[in-house]
Amino acid sequence: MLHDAVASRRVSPQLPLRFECARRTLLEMADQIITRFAPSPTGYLHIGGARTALFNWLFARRHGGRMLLRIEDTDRERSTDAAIAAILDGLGWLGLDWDGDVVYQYSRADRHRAVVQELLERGRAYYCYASAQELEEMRESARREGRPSRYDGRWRDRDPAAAPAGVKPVVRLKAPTEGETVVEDQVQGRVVWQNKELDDLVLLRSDGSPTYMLAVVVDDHDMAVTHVIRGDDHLTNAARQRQIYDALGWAPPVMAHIPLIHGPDGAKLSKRHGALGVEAYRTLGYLPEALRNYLVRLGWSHGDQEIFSTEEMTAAFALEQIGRSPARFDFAKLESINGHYMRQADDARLVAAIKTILPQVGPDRGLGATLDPELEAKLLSAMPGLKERAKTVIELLDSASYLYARRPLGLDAKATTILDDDARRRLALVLSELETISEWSAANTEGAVRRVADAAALKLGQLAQPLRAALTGRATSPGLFDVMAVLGRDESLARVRDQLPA
RNA sequence: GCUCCCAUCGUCUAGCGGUCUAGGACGUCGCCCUCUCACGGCGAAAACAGGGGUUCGAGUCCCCUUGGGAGCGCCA
Repeated sequence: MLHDAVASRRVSPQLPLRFECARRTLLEMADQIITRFAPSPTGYLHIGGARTALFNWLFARRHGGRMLLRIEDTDRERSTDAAIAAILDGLGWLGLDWDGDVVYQYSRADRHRAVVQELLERGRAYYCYASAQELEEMRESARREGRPSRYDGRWRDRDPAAAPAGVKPVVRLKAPTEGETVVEDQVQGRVVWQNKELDDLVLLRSDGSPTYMLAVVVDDHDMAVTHVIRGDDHLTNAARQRQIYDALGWAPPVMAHIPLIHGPDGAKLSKRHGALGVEAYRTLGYLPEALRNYLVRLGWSHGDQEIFSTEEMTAAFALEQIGRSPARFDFAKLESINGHYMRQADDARLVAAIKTILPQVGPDRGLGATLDPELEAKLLSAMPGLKERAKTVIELLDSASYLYARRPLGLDAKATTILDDDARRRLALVLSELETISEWSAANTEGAVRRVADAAALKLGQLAQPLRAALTGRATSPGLFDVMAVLGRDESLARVRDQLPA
């Protein structure tokens, strides 16, 4: 059953009444801006959808308006509860909230049918009995002759009495055949179609269910949506929807079709490079505020500014500044921005971020799905040094491996190179000095190491690198003395002893 | 094939006829800082797709070409 997972959010199917109320309120509020995000629950919330949601959210907030959420689940075959849950979860993680209850498009089917009935009665729509095979032939011959492939309107003015027996008809819009259909788009500008290029689209399927094209128009109208901001893959739909608005005598909302996001290679985003669900970005170690900041700059700009707090982007966001050309998704820049937000993030917050993705990424690293309290405490105290050099939460976790590594430590290639015989002999010198320390602190270990360096006429680095290798098993780490402080006296000394000359 | 949209450094973009010898950011490459790596600082290489117009003047306006993209379903 669809919707069980989110049944509590479900809206009653008897909507007309409720929407009448909404519209009355709209009149009272005069200039209230209402946007909507309308994903179809056939998969996760992908990155393009996330940006569309973000733009709608920003625009509504910018103008003190509301952003509504509508699940376009009229495709009963492909809509799933899991997808709905993933979309809601993704929006939540990104911090994008919506106003009012979630509207499920399918629940509004009766209203959609009623609207079509009205169109039928007013002669703006008609029954069409053309078979799938006829339609296919039309398309083929049109393409063959270099004409636009479209329905030829053969039932447009035909007497319904001529209907073949036993065939359930669809209902088509009686679209204008002359003149032009114009969409004044806030991003794309004025876009014009010759009506002869557009055919009579299907409003109601032969099983009586409403099509997307019809449902969108009716719902946007009933929900009193003032601004439709969506991907420009809908630009041609906008023309057909405009025709429906016209037939209904309704004023269309303001349209803004934003360019799509492409993969790094310029092709359409695929699962291989970026069309991941937003929850995948969470497991990849990105922070939601970083993803938002990255996304908002894809297509939209505000002078030379790159970093925007939520307040800043809300205050500055404007449709006029949205570009018309598609952008490519660039992980390098996302990482850079993520690094920026990581450095700024609260230490405890980052530990929490690690904990949330641990079930997915912990096992691969020899960690469980949860953090034991001792390690959590170490992570927290090492965090200032750790977050300074990590670009993702994953890097954070990996760079902290010395905190959860077991003795004797395995050395990576560079650490092995560092710990040659000379280095190990120097380690012995340092060890004896470190052992004399009574109060184990970063300041005191640093003092000890520097004393040894002075006495032996060595550069600090000649002692620090072997120590680092011994303590962390790697050639890079946070500040050495911070590492020792977090590790504690016993563990630190033991790790050094492990690497002494045989 | 048809319709529509797009075109400034590798990438995201600023530029809304003269202030452009085209600015910023990411990435790349140097140098500095330095116990490593990051961070930070300084510097470098790097773009107006091509061709026609319009104009005193074009990255900015128009047209064409080329190259991308989207749509063309009883999917959304």
